[in-house]
Amino acid sequence: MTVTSVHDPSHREALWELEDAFDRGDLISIFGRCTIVYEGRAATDLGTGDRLLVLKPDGAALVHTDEGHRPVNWQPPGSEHRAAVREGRLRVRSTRNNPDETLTVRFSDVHRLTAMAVTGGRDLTLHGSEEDLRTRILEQPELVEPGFEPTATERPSSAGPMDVFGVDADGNPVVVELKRRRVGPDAVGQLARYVRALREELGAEERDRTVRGVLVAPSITDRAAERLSDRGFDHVALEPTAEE
Amino acid sequence: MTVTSVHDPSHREALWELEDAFDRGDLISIFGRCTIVYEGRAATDLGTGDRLLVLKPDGAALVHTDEGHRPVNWQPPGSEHRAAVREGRLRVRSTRNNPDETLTVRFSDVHRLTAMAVTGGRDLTLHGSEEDLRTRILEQPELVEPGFEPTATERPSSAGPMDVFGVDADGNPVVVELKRRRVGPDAVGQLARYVRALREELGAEERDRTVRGVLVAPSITDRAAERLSDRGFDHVALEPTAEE
DNA sequence: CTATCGATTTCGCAC
DNA sequence: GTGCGAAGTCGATAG
Repeated sequence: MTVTSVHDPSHREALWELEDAFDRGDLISIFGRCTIVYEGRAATDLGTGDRLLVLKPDGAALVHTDEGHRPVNWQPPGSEHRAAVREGRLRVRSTRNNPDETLTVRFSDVHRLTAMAVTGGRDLTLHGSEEDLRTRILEQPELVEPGFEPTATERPSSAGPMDVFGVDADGNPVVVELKRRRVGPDAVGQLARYVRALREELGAEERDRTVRGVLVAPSITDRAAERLSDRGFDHVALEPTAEE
Repeated sequence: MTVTSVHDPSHREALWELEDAFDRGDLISIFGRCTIVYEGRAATDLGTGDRLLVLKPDGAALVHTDEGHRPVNWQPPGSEHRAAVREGRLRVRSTRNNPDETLTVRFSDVHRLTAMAVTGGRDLTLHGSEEDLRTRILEQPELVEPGFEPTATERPSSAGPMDVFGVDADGNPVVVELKRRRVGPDAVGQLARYVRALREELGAEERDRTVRGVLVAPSITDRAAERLSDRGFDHVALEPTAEE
């Protein structure tokens, strides 16, 4: 069978199972009572409690409590898991370099250890991303405004690549910044950087007011709208995918 | 015992165990072969594969493969889990409103279902955050520069609250933006917004060049340094916690 | 509720 | 490796 599981093992039994599972490259879950110490980019301490520890063969480690989407402690992929029994207790330690980080889980009780061989089945297809929004605009440029013609995507500039670049009906250059969801002031700043870079690039013959900025997003906060208006930019309300 | 676990249950047995675990408010882990459909802010499809499904009593749902720190699919806390057997197969569905989102996991095989009652033990203490950096500066303002005197934290402005506000040795107002790690151009934009808001606020008598901007961060990218210098702002290299 | 911003953000891609 | 920006970001706090 591809799944092994032990109930209330001794700390030594748990260690053996764990090392076997490491060797097999299994996905591992451990229910147990433990304390946790993390030291790296930041540092945390977590006292005794019942938790779920997940160990992945790619080096990822996750500690979950009964609450929350995100693990209370973790270690990213690329870390190295090691297990040992110290003072009669199972200790699992996951370390990585650059930055140097260590996650240490000390068990007082191991309730259930389960391991399963898992490969493949990771090919997720996602719809509704910013890239979908870009595709939609390239296929129907008039959604931005009548007469708009995209000429490039990811056009380079000194401020970084612009999402979409093109010309309007009057031949003015247009910088388009895309956001898949409602935006705040930061997105306006981003657009402004690109517009400014392009204005400097185009130089004297095509002066400031010819380069336009357009923010394409489903909606926009008041403060962002204000900053957008200050800069003389436009907002076009558009979602990544058409409503059905 | 606080942990229940079943091995290779029938789909109906799995359903019973799952419903019992829901009733008890357990933290649940299911190893099994399944397909996954998500529909909400975006939409995803994931074909058949072996995965770990974690269901929490607060409504969070996580689907993990053998790779990565983040779940391949998930549902945030506050969702509602429901289980059923459809066409002889266990189906777990987690839904929430605002936004409307649904995660559906259809099992072809349930290898191992484990559930544990978990409460408490969630009081994490963390060190090395931006707040620690602020505390450090308030205790030793000379780390920013000789003669600097902080007068407020989270000082409100039309652009939002400033991390630290104060005056320099010459009596000039200083806006300080804190970052716990290396920063890019976005942080300069954030600082610039605060400085601009303060300049407008102070009005005519204390004109532009009197309001200073200081970015406190361990380090800074070249592009960010350039933008900082364009604006006439300063960078102070400082970490959230003192080196030991 | 919405808006804003931090985060051990993670993740992916380009240079 | 670093830099940059997206993400179904999440999460916490203030209004």
